[in-house]
Amino acid sequence: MAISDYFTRFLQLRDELSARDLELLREIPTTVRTYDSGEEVVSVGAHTRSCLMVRGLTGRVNRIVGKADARAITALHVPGDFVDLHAFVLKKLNHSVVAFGQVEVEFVEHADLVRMTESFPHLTRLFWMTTAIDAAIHRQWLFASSVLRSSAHLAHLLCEMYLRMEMVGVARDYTMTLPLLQRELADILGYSPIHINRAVRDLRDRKLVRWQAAEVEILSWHGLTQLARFDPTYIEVERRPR
Amino acid sequence: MAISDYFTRFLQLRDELSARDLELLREIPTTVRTYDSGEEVVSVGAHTRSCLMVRGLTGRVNRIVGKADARAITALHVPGDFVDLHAFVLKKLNHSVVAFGQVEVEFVEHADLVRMTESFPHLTRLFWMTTAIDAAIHRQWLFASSVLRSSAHLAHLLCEMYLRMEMVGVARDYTMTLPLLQRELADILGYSPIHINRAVRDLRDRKLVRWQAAEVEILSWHGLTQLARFDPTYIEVERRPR
DNA sequence: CGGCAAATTGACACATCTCAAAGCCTGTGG
DNA sequence: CCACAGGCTTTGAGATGTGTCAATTTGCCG
Repeated sequence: MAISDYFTRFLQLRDELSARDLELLREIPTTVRTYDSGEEVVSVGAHTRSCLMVRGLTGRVNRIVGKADARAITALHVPGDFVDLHAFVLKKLNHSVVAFGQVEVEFVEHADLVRMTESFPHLTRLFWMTTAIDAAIHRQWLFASSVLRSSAHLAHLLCEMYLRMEMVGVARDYTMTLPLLQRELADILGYSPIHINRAVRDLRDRKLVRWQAAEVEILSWHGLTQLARFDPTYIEVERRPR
Repeated sequence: MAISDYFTRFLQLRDELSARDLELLREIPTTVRTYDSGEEVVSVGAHTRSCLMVRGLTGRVNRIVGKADARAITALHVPGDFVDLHAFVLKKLNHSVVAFGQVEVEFVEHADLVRMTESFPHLTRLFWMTTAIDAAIHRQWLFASSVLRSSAHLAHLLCEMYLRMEMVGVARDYTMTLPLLQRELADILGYSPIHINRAVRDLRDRKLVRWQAAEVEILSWHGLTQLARFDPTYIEVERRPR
């Protein structure tokens, strides 16, 4: 198999791909796998391949040393995201990646990525950019967790996830599927599950969202972005030569 | 001028550099500049060069759109850090970089980095790794801000900063210079300055640190790391072929 | 229908914020 | 050498945000 169209689209939103670039992307061999909800897609430790999301939602889970139940989810990944591409240069990860709902991923061998970096600098820079966008999202999460209170913080997450999903075409009409339990939202935003529940209720009461199990409908994009002070520039959507 | 030894050391802690690699690093031209406390080293927006820390401490500052005083500091940088190398692939930054205390940096032109990526894949991967380590630190900050309460959170920052400074040789004997006001610590950790003050007092009361203006002495590394549940693996110090 | 996990609610405890005031340090000018 | 001003640190008290515990309700699935 070859690298999925989602990732190609992700790159094309940020830079022009030459015919040669596209051909090279198609030549990278991949292995497809599916996972059920809760399964570990990538485990803690050393790796010789990285995975690319094709379908569903995954998250990076950091657990605390020694203490069983303390965990944080430090990133979420939608189709088109190169989930653990950073493992290509880090070699070893201190977090795992788990599936939220049914998930399909493609694995790319690091050996093939080394070959790419040896001969194709433009694609290399674009892959590098991919990990830099992840880092920009991390900074935005830090910013949000520092500046926003619970409802606004949750609203920020919804804005980001909708925009990211809409950009690659897995969400539209201000509606998305977000298969996260309130307990998992708590691990993402750093609140207790009960407080997440109150934040969800608050967004409902303000008529900003309709939220039924995993189905989220944004009733007022304007209201939600305003509450969250959401500024999407960090998602880096401009097409520029890189 | 050529790239500073601190950065070379930073890389050598993570991978072996060949004679050719070292030579190439020396050939990259740089421009040195110094800044006074509070000055903006890098501004928000597009850039054609990135900067490398030589002396002092800098931080990345995210400001909120429209609202004057809400700001967060999403990263700190010590000598050897390639502060905004991510701008090489992102092209545009949504944060600024400011100096904490007197600072000396070297600027590297992106044009020179492009040349490097065109011909020297090993160094390219190491530069890429540098930004991936930044991202790993971001994730650890997210984790800390999600899991730790104020004193432990502050302790975590101290552990990290000491270790990073000790590794490149600008701190030793469990003593470091950290020219941050309590207001700035507040922007880093997401608390109010008053609460930071109480956290500092708590660490003092527990006999974990002596802290006088910018001089921090860690009285019990063991106690501090235990309180912070500090696990340094994320700083990625193992030497591996990359 | 019953059973389970998740979502929801309420009450209270704890963490953190805000406002206000006092203390401390340092540089400056008399 | 002293007095003062300004910025930072420290402290206190009350308000708000968030966590914990316990119980109830809901929704799904066997």
